[in-house]
Amino acid sequence: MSTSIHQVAERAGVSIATVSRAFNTPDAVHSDTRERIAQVARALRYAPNRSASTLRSRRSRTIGVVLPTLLNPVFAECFEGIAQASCEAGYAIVPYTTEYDLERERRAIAWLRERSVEGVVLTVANAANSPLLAEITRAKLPYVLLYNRHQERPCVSVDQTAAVQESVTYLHDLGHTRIAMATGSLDTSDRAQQRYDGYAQGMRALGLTPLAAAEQPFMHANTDALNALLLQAKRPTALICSNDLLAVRALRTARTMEIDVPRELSIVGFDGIALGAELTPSLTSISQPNAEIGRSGVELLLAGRTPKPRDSITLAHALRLGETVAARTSQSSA
Amino acid sequence: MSTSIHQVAERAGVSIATVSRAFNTPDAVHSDTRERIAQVARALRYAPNRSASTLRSRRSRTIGVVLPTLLNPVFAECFEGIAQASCEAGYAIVPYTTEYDLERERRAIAWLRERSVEGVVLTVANAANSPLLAEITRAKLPYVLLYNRHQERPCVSVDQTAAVQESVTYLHDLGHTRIAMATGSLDTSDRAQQRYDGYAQGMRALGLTPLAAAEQPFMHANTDALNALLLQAKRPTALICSNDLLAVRALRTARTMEIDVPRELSIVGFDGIALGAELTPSLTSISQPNAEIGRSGVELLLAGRTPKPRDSITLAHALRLGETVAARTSQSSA
DNA sequence: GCCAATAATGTAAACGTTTACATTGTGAGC
DNA sequence: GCTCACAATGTAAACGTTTACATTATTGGC
Repeated sequence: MSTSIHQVAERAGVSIATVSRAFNTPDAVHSDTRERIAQVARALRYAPNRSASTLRSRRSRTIGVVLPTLLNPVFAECFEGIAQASCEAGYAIVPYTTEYDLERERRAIAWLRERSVEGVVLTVANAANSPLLAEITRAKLPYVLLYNRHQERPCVSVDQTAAVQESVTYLHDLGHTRIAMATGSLDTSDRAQQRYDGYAQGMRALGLTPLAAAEQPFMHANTDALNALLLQAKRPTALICSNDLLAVRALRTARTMEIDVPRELSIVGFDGIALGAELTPSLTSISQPNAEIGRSGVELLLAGRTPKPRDSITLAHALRLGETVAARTSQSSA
Repeated sequence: MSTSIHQVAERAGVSIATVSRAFNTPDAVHSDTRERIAQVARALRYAPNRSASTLRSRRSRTIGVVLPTLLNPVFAECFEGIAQASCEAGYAIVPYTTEYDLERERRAIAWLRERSVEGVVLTVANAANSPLLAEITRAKLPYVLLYNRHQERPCVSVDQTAAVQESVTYLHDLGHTRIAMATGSLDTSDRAQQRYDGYAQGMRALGLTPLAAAEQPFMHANTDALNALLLQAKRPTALICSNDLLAVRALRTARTMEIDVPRELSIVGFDGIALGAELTPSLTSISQPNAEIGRSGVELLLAGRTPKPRDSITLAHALRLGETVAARTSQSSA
């Protein structure tokens, strides 16, 4: 049986209250006593029982983490940041992945409440109509949104709209004018929507007409829309993808259609997953500081008072240059 | 304040014991009563307090999950399997990543003990000398190793040695004789070692002399050893990599050296990460059922009695054919 | 119609902490 | 030397469950 505070107290010749204080409010106990307790605790390999502590103090020192999936490296990278930050703060994590499934998202709240998390960092498909977010708000549980960007919510994200807009300008500077965008499902994902907005604004700012997004409904989607886009006579010479996984798929689609990247088609991804830089050709991508997003989210959540919309943090994005983008050449024009 | 069992009991006109039973041993309470309690509980949005339950029953319904990193998709895929299986069993997870750092591995045990996990599923660098594994054994904590393969430990894995051996044969059948292997750090990782053994055995079985492994010490390693290997006059025509991330890097190295894959060099990875199939060229890889490994590990752990070495499970691997392997041609010979 | 077995519920004592409050000892200020 | 403040510690009551044990119907066998 594992050792309890009583045995430490006895061996150290003090009451259990003093042992408890030695751990939680060290200044409240005499340094000699503290030292003695520390020694006994070490000798007995005493680890305070978290459940008892939580039960009595009503502080679980646990936060919920709800992400769509860990299979997308963006979220894996983010998760590592979250885990590291919360570990440093002595907080444990209750992870939950929704797999973009509304039913699972709905079930998350019970899972989290039951484990009495003190707060939640989460990414939802759409902040405007997320059942989970509604429940969290209703339960008055402190939370921070990651990646989602919403005026009336505390968020940690990059300015996705501006980021995509910049990349449009970048491509335009390289001579591209027929620039298209591939996204996930627009009405499911607010992020995809905001990224597309950046594209549209960027195009208009340059006096160009934005094209409709080539939407690919699901994660392992067919690439019909993209195929159609690239089959046109006057096909685009540059393609911005709303995430890196889509960009990888676009790379493959182009190869299948015998379109050379980047000579005939430039591709820009979004997310800046580490693996992108290792690919051949290496992916040009609007990179987000994923681990930092997770870390900041946790820090904001644990900062003290409940995070408010005005506490939202916008982190810096950067265009990570790779080998999938080239200046427009004569070949680019079909 | 969240609602407690007392309020449910009062509203349902029963004692708290009955409410408790209604949740934990439904058969022990009358169906009418059970129904009434269920209704009240729903109305009051009652969720039993896990800490109190754990404290009293000494069952935390929580398992520890220790993996090297989630940045390698192998482990992310595995983690999803773990999460799903434990969620279904009503178990929460305490995740911990070691980042291949011994100090972090050492700290894991305290982290887990403090949260009173009932068991652990884990992957260690080397099962033969892992401080964490030693501590877990010492604490008599039930555990299951994932990916690690060890006679005297309960493990869930594929037969890596056989898998690599088969891939050697496969390449040989395609005409390759100069087959090399790239690995991570051999004396750090027992998995890399076992995979290399499979290579060596495979070569000898074919009457060929195994080459020394091109070792790449760390995750973001330099590719010096690989470069040297490929710079030789009679360079290999096929390369087996001990994991997919290495294979991706090898792909890049080859491109840098203007060696065409697969015409001049065939590449086989190990792990079967989902992304590999999306790459261009798509990665030929010895694929493991990663989610299944995680899932089986959890199921074994929660099966009842403490898992024993003889409970170890070997899952099926498969050579996932991709575009990085071709039959040996005249060009293959330098 | 009585007894024993069984089903359904209640009572109350844990589980291992934290923490308000009480107690003691010590030195400073007068 | 008497108070007062303060530091250090102790006492004991929670926190919200589970569960051994006790109690009270209910049923069936005789």
